[in-house]
Amino acid sequence: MKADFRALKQELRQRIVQGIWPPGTLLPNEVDLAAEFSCARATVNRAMRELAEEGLVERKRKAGTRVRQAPLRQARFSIPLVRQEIEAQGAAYRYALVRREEQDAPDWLRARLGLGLGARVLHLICMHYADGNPYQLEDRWINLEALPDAAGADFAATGPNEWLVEAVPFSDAEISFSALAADPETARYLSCTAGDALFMAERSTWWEEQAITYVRLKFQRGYRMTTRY
Amino acid sequence: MKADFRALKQELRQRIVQGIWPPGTLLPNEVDLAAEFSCARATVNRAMRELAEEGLVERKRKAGTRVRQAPLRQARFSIPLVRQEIEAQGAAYRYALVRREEQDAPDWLRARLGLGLGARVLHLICMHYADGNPYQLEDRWINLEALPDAAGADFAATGPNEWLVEAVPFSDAEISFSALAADPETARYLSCTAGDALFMAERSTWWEEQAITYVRLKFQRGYRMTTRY
DNA sequence: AAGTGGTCTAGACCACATT
DNA sequence: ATGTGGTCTAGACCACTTA
Repeated sequence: MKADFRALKQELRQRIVQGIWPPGTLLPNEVDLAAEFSCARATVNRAMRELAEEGLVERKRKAGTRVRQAPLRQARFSIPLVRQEIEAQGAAYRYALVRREEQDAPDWLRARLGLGLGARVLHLICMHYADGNPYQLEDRWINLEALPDAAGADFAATGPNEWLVEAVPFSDAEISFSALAADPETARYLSCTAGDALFMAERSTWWEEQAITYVRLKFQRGYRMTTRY
Repeated sequence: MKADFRALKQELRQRIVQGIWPPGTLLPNEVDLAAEFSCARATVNRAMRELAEEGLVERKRKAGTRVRQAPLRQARFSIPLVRQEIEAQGAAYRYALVRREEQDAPDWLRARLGLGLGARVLHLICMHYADGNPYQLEDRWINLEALPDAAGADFAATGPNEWLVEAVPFSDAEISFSALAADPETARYLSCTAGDALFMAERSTWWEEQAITYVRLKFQRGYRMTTRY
């Protein structure tokens, strides 16, 4: 029974999923599986390694490979740029800059991003529309110490998101999702009622240990973030 | 310069992140990189493959490997069992069954899960507490055709989640997150005010193409789901 | 002390997409 | 037709963990 690593992985997955190897089972070692499937150990290793990455099995040297008791449930979300998200739905994208202000970083922001006293930031409020309907309210703070160029950038035509991707393409981020009630101003922008439940994403971004930006994205009522796993 | 695949990956990542290889750049091919780093091509392949999985580069046969224009933003969330999530915070976990009813599946549920006319389901409402405080309201529907055993199970002591993990350990799922306003009954259970903005997760689960369960998880006010990427 | 997975090597063949 | 990544092989050595 010759097998490439995909077929092998699929076969092992079947044995686990269908209960032939129930949770807790110790799987045969790599050498034995290589013999059973007439392939090299490296091939078995690749298949098993990927199953481990997916959370289906747990591997330990000397202890061997076991089927996980509680399957590790993990989901992957892709986080597109708003423009792409909207255009992917076949809707027309429109952007508007609502407010733009250079100021001292408020205390909560300095704490969150680890900025020093008297740090200057650029505060932007922007709207993103899909087919003319409010889609997302973007409340963004950019660390001017890390990105002095931002002070000279005009965000009237292009959103800060796309500007930032150009300026700092690769970075580390912490993201979180929550629900919040719309305050009156947000409600006006998103054409909803004050107190409406909105989905919010927050993201803090760093590059080389230096804080770049913090943003709150408040979505239209009824927004859902979906994935499969 | 000898290198294991981790060191190699880190070095390549640095060149990308620091702008030595800006977005769009065509990277050297695997053979050349293997020569530069004095290692086997398989080692280069592993490093590059992982960078591709992370969305940093894009690989095509014959075309070579390029730095992605827009970094693929994707985040991974682990989806723990409520009990584990609560106990991981150092809080005491308590579970309570609120309601339990066997009934015909309502139309919206049949549509969502693809059930036939007259399908029977078990409807459960449960509460999960952390240190005595309401943490999560679980509104669950189980397809009795797929899991007849559920009818005989007593969910008074153990939550359906843990029972299901035993009965159907590995499955496919679709999950989505959204915000909703608390209805009066939900508000009573979660000790909040009707209309409060709550974070909700919904999950539909299948096993071998057959619908198993649909669940709505409404979280305490202020709940945040966080990750890094 | 011994068994397991983790990784590397050198070579090979193949599939694919571009030229 | 050609160059690139994708994968497999057979062998080797090592690192970690448990018995």
